[in-house]
Amino acid sequence: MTVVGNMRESKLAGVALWRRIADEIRLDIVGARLARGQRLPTEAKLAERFSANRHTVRRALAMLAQEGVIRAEQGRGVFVQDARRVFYRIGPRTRFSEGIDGQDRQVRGALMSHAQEHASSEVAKGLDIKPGAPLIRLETMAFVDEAPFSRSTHWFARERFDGIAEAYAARLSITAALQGFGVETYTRHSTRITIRHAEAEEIIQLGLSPGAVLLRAEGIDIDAEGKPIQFLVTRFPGDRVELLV
Amino acid sequence: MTVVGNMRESKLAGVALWRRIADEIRLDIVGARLARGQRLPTEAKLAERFSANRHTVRRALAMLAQEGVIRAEQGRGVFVQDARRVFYRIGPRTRFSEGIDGQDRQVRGALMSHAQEHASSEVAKGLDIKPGAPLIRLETMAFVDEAPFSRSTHWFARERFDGIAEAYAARLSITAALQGFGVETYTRHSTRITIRHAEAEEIIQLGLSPGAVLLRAEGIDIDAEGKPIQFLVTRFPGDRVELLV
DNA sequence: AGCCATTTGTGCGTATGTATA
DNA sequence: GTATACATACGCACAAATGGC
Repeated sequence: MTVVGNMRESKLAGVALWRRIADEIRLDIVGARLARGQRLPTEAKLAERFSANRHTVRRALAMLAQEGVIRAEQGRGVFVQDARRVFYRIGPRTRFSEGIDGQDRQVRGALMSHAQEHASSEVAKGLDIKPGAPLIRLETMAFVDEAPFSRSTHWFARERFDGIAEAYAARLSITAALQGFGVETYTRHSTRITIRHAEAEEIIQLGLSPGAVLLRAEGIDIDAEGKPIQFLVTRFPGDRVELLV
Repeated sequence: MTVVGNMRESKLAGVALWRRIADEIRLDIVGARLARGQRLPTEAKLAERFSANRHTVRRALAMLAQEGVIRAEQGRGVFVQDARRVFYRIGPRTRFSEGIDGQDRQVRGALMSHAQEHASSEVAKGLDIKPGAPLIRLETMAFVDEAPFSRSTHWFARERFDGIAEAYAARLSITAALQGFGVETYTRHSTRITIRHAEAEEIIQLGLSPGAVLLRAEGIDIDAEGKPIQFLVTRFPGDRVELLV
């Protein structure tokens, strides 16, 4: 475990000490892949390690307990509750449910809303259509082990995929929905990965705490002929996911 | 531009309002790729947009000015100083300098330190060698337009690449250094991408502010025969980089 | 049972940081 | 710049639960 220098030096950072301690402990737990049930150092030891007051450490632990990462038992100690990151595979053949497979996890999709709209210049460029062309936008969520795992926005050209919202709602799978439109297979053409902070709505939907960091993946899927099918943006909670390229 | 709901609701988040405002403005600038020299809304307008006091907005702007993202001119306004994200390409053929090319950027590498050590179980697994086998570890940095852009740690099996630290120091290129060992070409076997918070040392080396978020890419390079050559971990400042897969 | 050390949970006082008006 | 309210962080003390002797 790496000890952060003098955490008190950075009071002017705008990030509370208890929050930075929580982030670091979470990293130790999730990053080191500690087993469920394993015991953490005592509050006193953690306080010493971070050169902080025990109250401050307790504030950090309270947050992690709230997140379900740890569980405290009076007189016994603090124990790891859920440690694993979810792996998500990105490659030429990127499918949501397949990306999670082999991890003994339960995956579920949900359609939050859908709308008809017109292509912005960015989406138009990605889908290789004219700006302003009619689109269908799907807002979806995925749950892993019943916990919110990702929020995605999908854009499809309406000319070719009119009715895809209903198809997705019925099957809760993009792959299955696309097969209804004659797309037997598709491949991931490109993916752009960035980081940003969660906005208010995302904090609520993904069950995060304010200031949480998201991993954002923006991708374009193409069919067998190389024609763009889908432009999508997926946001993952930064501390729950590991992308495998 | 997206407005965060009621930012005042999250006082218990452990992240100061001025910090969240700074993060959001930075995102608008960097993410929306505003042009250098473009003017930001007045402090009064920003205060209204974030439902915050002008003092609080000024605090946020002070941080961004400190980072070099914006520049305030008395009586004229606040202007974008440096806006673009650096794109970094990850694929079968991942080379550092090539990853940045075509972006009109100046790239420079540096060797911070090197050491001999023995393989941890994780590195051993990645390099397909025995745990405890002798290794050479390189700690490098890369600068883009003279600003710190990434911190990497490279591991090579000492048996095959003894002297690679000196070779790297002479050429400041992993690709060139490897050619001295008869490796004409190599490919990226796998990459794992995660997020974490910067530690004290990384904050100093990369010129970040406390609480900054890093994008961490862990990769394995293999030679033409499929034998692992290099195990490496690269940390990028989250708000300066965009990974293209 | 009792006793004790360990560990988490709770309360209070104080100083400083954050945000508003 | 000043005044006010709340959040953060610290320090000390003590209560409550656990487990070993």
